[in-house]
Amino acid sequence: MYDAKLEVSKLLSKYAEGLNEQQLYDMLEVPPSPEMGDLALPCFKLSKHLRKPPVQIAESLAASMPKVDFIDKVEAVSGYVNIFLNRTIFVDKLLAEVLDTGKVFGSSDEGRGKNIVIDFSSPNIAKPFHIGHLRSTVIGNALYRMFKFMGYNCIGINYLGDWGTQFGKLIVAYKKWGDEDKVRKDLVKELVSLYVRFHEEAESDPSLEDEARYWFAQLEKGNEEALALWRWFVDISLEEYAKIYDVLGVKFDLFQGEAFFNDKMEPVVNELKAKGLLVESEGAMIVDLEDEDMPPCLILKSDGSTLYATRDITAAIYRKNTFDFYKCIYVTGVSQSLHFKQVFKVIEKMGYDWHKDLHHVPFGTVSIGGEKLATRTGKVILLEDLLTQAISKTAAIIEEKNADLPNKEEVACQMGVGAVIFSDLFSNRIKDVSFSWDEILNFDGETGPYVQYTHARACSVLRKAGGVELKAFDASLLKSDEEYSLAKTLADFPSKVKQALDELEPSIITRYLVDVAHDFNRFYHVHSILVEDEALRTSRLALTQAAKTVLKSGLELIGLSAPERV
RNA sequence: GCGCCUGUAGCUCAGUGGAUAGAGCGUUCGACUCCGACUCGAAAGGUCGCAGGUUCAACUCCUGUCAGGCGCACCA
Repeated sequence: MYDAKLEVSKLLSKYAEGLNEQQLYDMLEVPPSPEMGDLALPCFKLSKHLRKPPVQIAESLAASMPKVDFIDKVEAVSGYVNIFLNRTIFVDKLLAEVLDTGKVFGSSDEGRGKNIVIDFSSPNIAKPFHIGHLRSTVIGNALYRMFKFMGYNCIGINYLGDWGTQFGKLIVAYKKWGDEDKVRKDLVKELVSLYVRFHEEAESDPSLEDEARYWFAQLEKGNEEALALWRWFVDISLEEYAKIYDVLGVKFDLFQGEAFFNDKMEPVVNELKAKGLLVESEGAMIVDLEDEDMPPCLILKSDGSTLYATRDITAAIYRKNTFDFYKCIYVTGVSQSLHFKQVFKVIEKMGYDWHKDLHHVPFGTVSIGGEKLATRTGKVILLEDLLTQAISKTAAIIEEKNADLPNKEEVACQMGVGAVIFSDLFSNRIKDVSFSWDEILNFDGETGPYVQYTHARACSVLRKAGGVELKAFDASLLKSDEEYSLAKTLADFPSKVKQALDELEPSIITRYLVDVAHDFNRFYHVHSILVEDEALRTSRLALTQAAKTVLKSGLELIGLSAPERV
């Protein structure tokens, strides 16, 4: 891959006293405005060492630089050495590479032979899939695709919330008020209304709580009636979630919920005990983390039953043994930050050096009008409703603008869903989100449909051009600001993917796509692509093809479709 | 009370210690005989929460402080 910055730092290292290539590479930066060049070296740090004022250093450095083909101009401006690259060479190298590598442009094989476990989505069984679950799902999915792009072998695990006292409540409610046909018909909706009813009735009749505890205990003991009902609830829920995952284009390699670990926790508890980590406190068994400035990690309740942390520690060990992961990533809300810090610390204390490969990827909280989402009070927006609305709005726009589109429904779905995913991946994941119908259904500006539309527009031009041998392009014809700036942005793709992965932050790709779309649209607006002059046409088409390639790869990395016509 | 996170334009947000702090929405003005106008250009809009400190240089690092969010023992 052509890295202009690397070439420049190689060259500079011959003239900058006491600085090696790597140091110069790290010091080189992109000036705030293109009039100041493509790369700049601030000379302030050299001042002390060289005992000369920065302005003088910059000037003598600029003067000593020899004439080379890939640099057009070197200027010294108030302490900076500004470097202007040769546009033709830059564009030539970039286009040649993108045309040559195509959809693998920006990818690598750095992950070959390494397993990445990504624990994401993980909805609670018998509860509706609402917009609160969306974030884990789309962030996890984007990370999955990004790691895969870099050659890693990914294992996406849906760690379903399929165990816990709520099943005792649900069994009681179903036995008292449930109706099999109704459940078969309305699925999770009916399970939720049973759950809600349980809480309403329990207000006036506390004995219901005891019954629920009894039935959960039965479930844990393996009572067949309880187990059968539990399995049925799980199956119903999974069936419904499957539809949503299908619409979102999300796949898992494994559905392995909490229940899976029920019979695997005891050995881990024993191990904790054997390693002298387990101590009794207020009747419960804990791992004390006071020396780590953390509250204790609860392992067993005073009645001897297990807890969230017990299960997560068990699951981590199981995953390490099963997949020998290079990294294991948990995509959950920020409210679980302390929990994961404790769990990771306990694993470290158990003597497992792979604790450093465990990563919590937190994201901010979703609220509606300042209130938190809660299934119990009905304060939720179902993802299904959101997607339906987004799709029908897109369908209406297509009907208005492009009624002759052949596969309208499919495209409406791709763009409607795309809008929702894109908006969720647009800001840094740690930011809290206040849900608003207006905002999420507004497709103007920096949105998924904008990027998808731009991609389709590029496709349209290429289609119209017919089969052209793009590799015959002449980069010297692409020297305008708009063309060069688009090429520079496209060249950033590999480093953006890398950065997004380093920071486990999909929004870096999302924002980058907006930059690409914007640069392409400006280029498109200022320059005609399908011009008479064949050489010019071929060259601009090659640039269009490169933009299309990057847009498509980028969209797919964050889990969006890139339809050719919209 | 303690801990973590967040505070940047009216709103939603970008911003690897470096040059004049940037987008989108909204507002105002402008560009369609033209490859798809879900487009493009321009204007207006800022004490980067506040106060200290480090530095040649701070939105960025450190300390303090204020505001909001989240968490802090038997839920997950």
